[in-house]
Amino acid sequence: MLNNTIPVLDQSNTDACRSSSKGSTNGSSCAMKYEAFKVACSSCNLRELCLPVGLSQPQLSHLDSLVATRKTVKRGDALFHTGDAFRSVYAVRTGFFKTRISSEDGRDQVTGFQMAGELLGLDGISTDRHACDAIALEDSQVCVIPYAQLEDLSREFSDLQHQFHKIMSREIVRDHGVMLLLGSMRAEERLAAFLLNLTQRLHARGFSASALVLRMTREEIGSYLGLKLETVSRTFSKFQDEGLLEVKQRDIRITDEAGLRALVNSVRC
Amino acid sequence: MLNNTIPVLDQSNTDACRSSSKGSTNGSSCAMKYEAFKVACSSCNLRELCLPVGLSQPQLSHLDSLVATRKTVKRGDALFHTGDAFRSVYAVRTGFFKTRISSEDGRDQVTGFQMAGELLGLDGISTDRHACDAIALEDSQVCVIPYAQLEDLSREFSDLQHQFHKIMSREIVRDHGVMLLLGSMRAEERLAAFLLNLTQRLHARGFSASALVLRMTREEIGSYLGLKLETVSRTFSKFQDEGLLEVKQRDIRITDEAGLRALVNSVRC
DNA sequence: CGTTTGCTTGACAGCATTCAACGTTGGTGG
DNA sequence: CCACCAACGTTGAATGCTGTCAAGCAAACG
Repeated sequence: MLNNTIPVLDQSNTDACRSSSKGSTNGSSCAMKYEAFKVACSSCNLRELCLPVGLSQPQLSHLDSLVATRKTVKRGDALFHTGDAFRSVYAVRTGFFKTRISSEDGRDQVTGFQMAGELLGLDGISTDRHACDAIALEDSQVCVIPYAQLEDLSREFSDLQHQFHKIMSREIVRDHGVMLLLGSMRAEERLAAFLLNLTQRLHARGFSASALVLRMTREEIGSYLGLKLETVSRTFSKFQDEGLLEVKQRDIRITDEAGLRALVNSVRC
Repeated sequence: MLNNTIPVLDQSNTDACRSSSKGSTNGSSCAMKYEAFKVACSSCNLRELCLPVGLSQPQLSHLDSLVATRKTVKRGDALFHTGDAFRSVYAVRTGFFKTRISSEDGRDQVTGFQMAGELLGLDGISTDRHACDAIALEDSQVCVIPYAQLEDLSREFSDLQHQFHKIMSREIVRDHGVMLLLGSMRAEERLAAFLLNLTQRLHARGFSASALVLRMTREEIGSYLGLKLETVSRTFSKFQDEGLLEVKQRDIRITDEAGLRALVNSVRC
């Protein structure tokens, strides 16, 4: 339900540039390295997870000329804010983001967490202004995809057009899965589903399927899952007591994946 | 947050064919009538709410040839089911639908209610199979828009392409609003937001802004809002006691819209 | 006219929230 | 290098909102 069905990554050396789990390195050194390689979609090791999925080599080179600029966003900074003019969508290249919306009375809702290869900013198409804030949860870099040019190019290449539509549709399906989670699951089920979804996406990017470092706070997890931070913390502790996880602050090791999975798929006890 | 910002309908005789609130007429007589008028997008009185928004007359005639077939769906029947092959998107012409997803363990979540001019089936693009069930809540008729042809045509006309993207983006923004509702609002706030959203959309279609007939059961409202049907019922009663609404089963009259609006925008009491 | 489906209401229970205190970690500056 | 501070995380106790279970009523349908 929460699962993004993302094609498996071409594993050619994806570990080359990856921020350490200690968070001590900042993103810029990584960015420099990529720039040195003159990175383009056609040679990006994320291309099997990102917009270029399924494009031919000539199509890729057109896309390369479109995705000419990159942007570095420091941890805690916004890639865009609600109300900003919408000009581009963004592909996460390195790092990690959250998107959130705010109601007039100040309540926030985290609407998603985005990692490498995932697109940000699709909400902006509907009104020409962004409808959420996108905040970097660690030093990050994104590819800037000017939207007008993306529309132009996808009128030329039906493969690109179709892939873009698939990505938007996938976001809709994902959102519906989150609605199911928020509308009908209990705290334990929500957190279990969340962890399984995260590890599945990380695994598709070449990371371990059983160990992960959370890039977000308990409060951010809680906002996404419709829970208070105390409930998130308590549920982590409960999972640890039950032998499902090992929790050390933001370092999580899944010790009983089947147990987690059973939680998600079980009706009320 | 829940509000779809939909342009106001051109009011030329939109009341001509409208199923009675008693539900005693079936949709087919209505359908016949429309067929007699040889309905096309270019002459449809929903065109300012639907896919054709902003298209020129020549573009509209192209769209007319694409949207050649219509389909009648009886109350309770499905327009499509989860897993069905995806070939078309559908525009609601008359009637009312719900979409729902089911988890493996049998839990359902209503993900939306669709009325005239709104599109159904966008979820299917991502995997070439529909990802939800679309169920008619009253006898309904939809325009069938073959998706492959829609892609073809929107490569020719950037206006159509852009409008289609806007519609998908608007669905994403709407979903995020529902997440906010499910994640952070209490029962009263959820129901108030739901009613305001419904009346706003109905009003854009020429109906009263203060009276409405619910096409869905308390259970379906509850599923959409992440509440049990008893809670929905109790909250309706509470609103009535407080003088916000007059509730007679599915007939609702809003007697204090400002009061409802205040509920949605107020932080916790 | 009887049956089914949907709606309302009451009593009670349970899960998540709230409020509060304390512990941990990482960064900063003396 | 260490002390301090701020942000984050954990845990306990009590409250309350919503769910659960149950009964009765109303409306719709054949």
